[in-house]
Amino acid sequence: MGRKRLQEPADGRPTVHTVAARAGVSIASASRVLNGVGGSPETIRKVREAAAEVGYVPNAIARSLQSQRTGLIALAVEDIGNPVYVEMMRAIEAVVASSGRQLLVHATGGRIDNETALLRRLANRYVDGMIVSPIRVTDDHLTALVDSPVPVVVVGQLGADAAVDNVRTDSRQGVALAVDHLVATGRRRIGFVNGPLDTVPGAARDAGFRAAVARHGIALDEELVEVGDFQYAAGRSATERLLARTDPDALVCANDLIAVGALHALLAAGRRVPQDVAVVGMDDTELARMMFPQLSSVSLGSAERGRRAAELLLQRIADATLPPRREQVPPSLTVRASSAATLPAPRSAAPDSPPTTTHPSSEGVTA
Amino acid sequence: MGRKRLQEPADGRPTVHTVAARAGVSIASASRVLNGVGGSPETIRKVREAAAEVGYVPNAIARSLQSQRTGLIALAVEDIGNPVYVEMMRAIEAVVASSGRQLLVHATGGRIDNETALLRRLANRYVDGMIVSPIRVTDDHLTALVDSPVPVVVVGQLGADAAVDNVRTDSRQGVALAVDHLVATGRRRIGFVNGPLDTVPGAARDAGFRAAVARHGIALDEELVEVGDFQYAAGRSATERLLARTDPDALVCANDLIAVGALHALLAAGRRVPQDVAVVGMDDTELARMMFPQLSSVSLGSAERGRRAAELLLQRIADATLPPRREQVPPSLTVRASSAATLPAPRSAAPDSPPTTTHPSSEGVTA
DNA sequence: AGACTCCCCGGAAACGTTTACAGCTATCGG
DNA sequence: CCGATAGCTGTAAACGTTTCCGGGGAGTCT
Repeated sequence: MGRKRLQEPADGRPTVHTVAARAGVSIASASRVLNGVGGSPETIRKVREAAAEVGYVPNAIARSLQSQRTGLIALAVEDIGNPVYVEMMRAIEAVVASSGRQLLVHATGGRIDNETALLRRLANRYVDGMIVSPIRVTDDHLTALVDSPVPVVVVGQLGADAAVDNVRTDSRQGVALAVDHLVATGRRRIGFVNGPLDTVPGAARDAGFRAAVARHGIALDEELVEVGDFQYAAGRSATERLLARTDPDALVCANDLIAVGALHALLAAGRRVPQDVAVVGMDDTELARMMFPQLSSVSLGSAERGRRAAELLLQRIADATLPPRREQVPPSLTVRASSAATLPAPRSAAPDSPPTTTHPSSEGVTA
Repeated sequence: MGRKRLQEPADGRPTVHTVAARAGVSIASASRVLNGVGGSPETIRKVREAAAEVGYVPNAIARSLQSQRTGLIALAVEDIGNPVYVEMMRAIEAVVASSGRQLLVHATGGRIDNETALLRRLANRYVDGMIVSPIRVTDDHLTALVDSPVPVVVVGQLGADAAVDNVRTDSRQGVALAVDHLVATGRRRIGFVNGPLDTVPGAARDAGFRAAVARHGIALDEELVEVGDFQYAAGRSATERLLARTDPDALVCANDLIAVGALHALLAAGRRVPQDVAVVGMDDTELARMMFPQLSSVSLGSAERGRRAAELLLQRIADATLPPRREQVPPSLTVRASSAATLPAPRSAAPDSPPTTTHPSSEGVTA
C-alpha cells in the first residue's frame, strides 16, 4: 500500500529491491553484498541465494548514473576498412578490455564536421574517454578537442602547443626511410602517390618526400607526384595518371591501400615489380604481406601508437590533473619483394605475358 | 538552505536544474522545452537562452535510465580484421546510424565462452539490441540467444527451430557455384581448403563441397581436402600441406583470406594461377579485387545480410511481439582472373602450358 | 455568465543503483 | 562494570532525466 517504491518493475526484471525483499534485508545491504563490500556471512548467504534465485543482473545504466562512468571508451577513425585502423583498433581493444572496459567504434568517413559533432556530443557523457585519429584538423575541431568534457587522446600530428594528450609518429621521417632505401638500391626517378594534401598525413608526407629527395640532390620532377584519396581505387587511378605522363623507376605510396592500387596499375601497364618499378607502401599492414609480390612498407607503428594512446587515456581517466603528454613512435622500414635490392632472374616470358615476380619470401628485412 | 536538491553539481557541469533555475521555470518545463514538446513561446525563449548561456548538454545516461534505452546496438563478430566483417559492419553501421543509434563492436576472437558471456552480459541493458554472427554454436549458447533479455539477431546458420531472428545464406550452394564453375571450365582435380569443421560455416562448406563434387560424378580424393583456420596464414600453410601430397588443378577456398594464402602457397610452389591451378575464394571481399591475379570469389552477400539483420533488429526493438523471422540471401559467383582460363578437357596431352591470357581486368563477370 | 476545453506550468515520482549517515549490537580493554 | 570501538544494518539522499498528475488561467461555446 504505502510503499515508497515499486519493488518489481512492470518489466518483471529483478532489481536490487527484488533481491533485498526476497532475502529479507535492506537494499543497502543487498547492494553491499552484491558489490562484495561488507555484510555478515549470514546476510551474504541470503543475498547471494536470493540473487541467484531471481536471476538478478545489475543494471549498468543505473550504476553508471550513480558512479558517473560508463566503462566505455570511444574510438573515432576515418575508415574502418583501412587495415591500418584495424591494427590500431586491435591494440586499443586489448588495453581497453584489460581494464574491464569496452570499445565503441565510430567511423567518421573523414568528414570533419562529423568528427567535431562527435566531440561535442561527448559532453553528454556516454563514454569515459575517447581516442581520435583525425585526418583533418581545423581550429573549431581543435578547440573542441581541448575543452572536451571527457578525456581525449589524439593519435596523429597536432599543433605543437595543443594541450591534448597525443601519440604521434614522424611520417616525414617515414617517407625519408623509403626514399633512402630506394636511392640506395639505385632508383633515381622516384614517384610519389600521396593522399589529399589538405589532410594532416598527406601534407606531412608531401613535405617529407620533397625534403628526402632534395637531400639526395635529386631535382624533383613534379610529374612524378600524384595525389588521390587514401584508398585502393584512388591509388590505382592516381598511378594510372602518373604512368600516362612519365616513367618512374620507383613509387613511394602514402599508405598500403594506395600501394596496392599502384601495384595493379603498374602490372596492368606491363611494368614489372620490382624489376622495372620498385614499390614501397606505408603503414606496413597485413595487406603488405598478403600482396604478391609482397610489399615493402614503412611501418608507422600503428599498433604501438594505439596501445600507447589507450594507456595514456586510461591514465588520464584515473587522474585528470595530469599535464598533457606527448609520445612519439619511430617509423621503420620493412623491405620485401616489391623493392628487393637483389633481383631474381625473371622467368622467360613473352613480352605481353603477366609480369613474373619474385618468390614471396615469408618475411622481409627490417631496416 | 532547505533546498531539496543540489542545483549545481560539484562538477560544475550544468544540469537541467541549472537551466531551469536560470530561466526561472521548473525543471519539468525546462525538460519539456529541451525535448521540443510543449512550452509557451516565452518559456521556450527563456529556457533556450538559459541553456545556451550555461552550455547545457543533456546527460545521456540519466536519459537512458529514464527512457529504458541507450541508443546503442552491439555487434559481435569473430575477427574484426576479416574484410568480410568489415563489409558487414559497414552495412550495419549505415542502418543503425540512420536510426540515430550507435554501433558498439565486440571482437569475440571466435571463443565461444567469450560470446556466451557477452550474451549474458546483455542482461545489464547496456545496449538496446545485438547482432551476432556466431562461428560456433553450442546448446548453452543457443539458450543464451533464445532467452536473451534484449533483442538479438543472428547472422549465419542456426538450428531450424531456434526462435531467433536470423539472416542466413546458403553457403552449401555457394560452394556448389564454385565447383560448377570449375568443372565447367575443365577442372577435375578440385581441391578444397576449408576452415575448422567444428564451426558452422566450416561444416556447411564441407558438406556443400562433397555434395557438389559428387553431383558431377567425381570421386572425391580425400587428399584434396585440407583444413585450417579462417585466416591468411592458416590458408597458406594448409595449402602447402595439400600441395606436398597431391596435385590439384583447382582450389576452392572457404573464404578470401584462405584464398589469398592459397595463392601465395601456389605461387611459391611454382604453380601458375590460373593456368596450372584455378583458385576461387569465398565472401567476395574487397581483398579479392585487390589481389593479383584478381580472385574469383563466391559472394555470400555479407553486406546485404548485415543490412537486413540491422533492419530486423530495429523492427524487433520497435515491436518485441513480432514472431521470429528468418531471411535468406542467395550466394553468387564472380569470376575473375584467378579462374578465368579454361582447361583443355583431355588430360592426356597437355604437357605445355597454355598461353597466358589473363591480365588484371578491372572487373569480373557475375554468374 | 457559466461550463467546458485546451494549454501551460510546477511538484513529485520514477528509472535502479551506490553510499553517507546514524543507530544498533557485540566485543574488548581498562 | 563501563565506555570505547568495530562491524553490521537500514534509512534516505543522490546521480540527472522524463513524465504523470493536478491546478490554474485563458479562451470558446452555449
